[in-house]
Amino acid sequence: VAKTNDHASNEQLGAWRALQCAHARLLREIAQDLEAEGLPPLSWYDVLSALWEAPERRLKLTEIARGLVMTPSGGSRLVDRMEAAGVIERVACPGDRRVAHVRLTKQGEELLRHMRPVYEQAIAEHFGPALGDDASTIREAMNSVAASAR
Amino acid sequence: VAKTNDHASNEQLGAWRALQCAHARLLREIAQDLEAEGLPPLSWYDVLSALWEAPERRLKLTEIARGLVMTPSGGSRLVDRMEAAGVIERVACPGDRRVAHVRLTKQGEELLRHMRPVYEQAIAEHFGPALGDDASTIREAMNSVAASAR
DNA sequence: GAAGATTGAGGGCTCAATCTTG
DNA sequence: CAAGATTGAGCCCTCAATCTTC
Repeated sequence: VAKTNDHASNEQLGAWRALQCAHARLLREIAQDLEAEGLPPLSWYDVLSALWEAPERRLKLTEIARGLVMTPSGGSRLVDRMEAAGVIERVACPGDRRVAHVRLTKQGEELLRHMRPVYEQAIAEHFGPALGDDASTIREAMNSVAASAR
Repeated sequence: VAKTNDHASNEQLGAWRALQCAHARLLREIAQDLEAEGLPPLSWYDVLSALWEAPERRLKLTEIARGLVMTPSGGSRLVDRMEAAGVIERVACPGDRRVAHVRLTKQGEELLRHMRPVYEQAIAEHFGPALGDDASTIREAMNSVAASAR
């Protein structure tokens, strides 16, 4: 099918609009559920979780920023706040003194353990039912979008 | 299947993470494409577009805010800026003097005509290819998520 | 008193410029 | 000079309080 891509179909436009709305609402639900438990915002969970899955429980600052689709400066501010709270810490990178490594602290692991069930429960409650059997289809399509970005 | 929903499956979690990433990247692409053409941000397009599709080309302020999944105060600020630019205007609501109607101006229609092709081209380029044949599946699932929000 | 809208205060992100290290 | 990180300025949104109208 040699279809020209010079304008989006109505189905594509509708899918994007629906995605925008679903994302915004879901973000709000999760934020409310976390706050109701007296826990930090979602962005903190994303950082803690990324560090937990990383080798040595540490990541470069730019890797964190990229993972959250933020600019380096945004990542720096976020890490500032989390470090001030004692849940992560900046450590020197052996071999290249330009890069700042970020490492999970004991307190950070503890916080992650508190946040995880609330986070997962929120997903299960607000996202899961609407997905039905299409979860893997959605995941693959979204990964494809993310990968195709410049 | 009497499955308890007390925690999310890995597929659900993966789908949410992928959605987060895809949304953030897409938002950035569209924003860049608009800015490269010297056009206002995406939120302006969403407002103009919603007004265009509305009867009489007018909407209540709260309806605009809800459509963009914003708080009333956020909507008020956004409308402030757009009104200052002359693309929309607040008009009195006949019958209830509490509500502020927002109406598209001639300049607003003109701006919408300039933004639409750039917007649609961005969707077609950055979103369409990754969707493939699943556009309608995505759209329905996302609408379901949006509808199920409290 | 409740609903719609607005305003002040504050949080969190981006852009551009800067500093340091490679 | 390029790359990683940080900082100052500014934008945009939210929360809480307030005002008006029903």
